Amino acid sequence: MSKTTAAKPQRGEVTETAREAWRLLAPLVYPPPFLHVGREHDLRPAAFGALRMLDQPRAMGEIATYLHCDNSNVTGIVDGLEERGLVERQPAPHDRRVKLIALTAEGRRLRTRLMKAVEVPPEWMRGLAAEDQRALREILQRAGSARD
Amino acid sequence: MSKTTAAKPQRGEVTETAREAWRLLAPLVYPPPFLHVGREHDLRPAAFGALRMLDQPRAMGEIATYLHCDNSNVTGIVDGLEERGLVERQPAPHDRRVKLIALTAEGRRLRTRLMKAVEVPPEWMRGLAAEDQRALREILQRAGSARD
DNA sequence: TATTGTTATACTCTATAACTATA
DNA sequence: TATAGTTATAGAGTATAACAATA
Repeated sequence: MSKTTAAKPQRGEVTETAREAWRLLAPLVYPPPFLHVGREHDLRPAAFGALRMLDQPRAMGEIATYLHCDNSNVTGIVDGLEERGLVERQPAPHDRRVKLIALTAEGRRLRTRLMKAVEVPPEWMRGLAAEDQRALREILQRAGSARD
Repeated sequence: MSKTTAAKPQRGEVTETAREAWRLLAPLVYPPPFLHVGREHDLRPAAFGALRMLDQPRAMGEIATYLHCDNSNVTGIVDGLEERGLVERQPAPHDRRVKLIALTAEGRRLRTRLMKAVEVPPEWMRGLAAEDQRALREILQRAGSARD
């Protein structure tokens, strides 16, 4: 179990090919292109993230967990969204301590637009030949399913 | 030049294949894995970015431009790095208003470690079959060179 | 007694404006 | 007169602690 040297390639080993692929990929995906989508609509990353997870009404605490921040922050973030008429606080039927945050009609419209914008593949990917796009999709499918 | 409809596929068009590839790729690269590399060494994103561009001595203003922040911020960021003994301020020979920020020996050691850590491809890529890694590398080469 | 969300508060990060020393 | 870096200061983001309502 504790061999000092590894002569043969191993599962998950850092190959030179993977290293080079990563070196090529990083500048294509960083910084994240979706950041400016939020900025265009005056949504800070936290507010954008909150909107993103509001496909259905969520408790404040759920939002805090999703954003990896404290509950007390969510109060301010939701305040901002509420002032803009994008969300509203609703009482939770099963527990009167909990407040559910739900999109308004306007919030739903904006969220739909944002999600559409985020799903548009970046220029470098759109410019690939059709066969490269297909190959890339299949490789990423294998990468994603191997991770589960 | 201004046709109302586009019957044929165009350069840069959003194909369904590209859309799906992007949908698969995003969760693999976001959030950026290198964020925790900085955190492990108590380097906020800004300080990490500064260290990253200090492959050679740089003027404060150059660092500000690279970080997309104000000059006045760089003072504080460099202060922090200097207190930790990672960089030092040097006079610029050609212009006495300018201060050059240079890595110390310790700063050079840390930077080397950080850059090495950042270059390690993520698990999902290391786990790909060798032929997938090669195909991915070649596709990304074409994507990158087409963008130039 | 524990938990949800709020408030009060402090700390950090960043931006603007005034200042200095150079140019 | 303009520029590089600094300082002073204010605003936003996030964390902790104490609190009210509810479980």
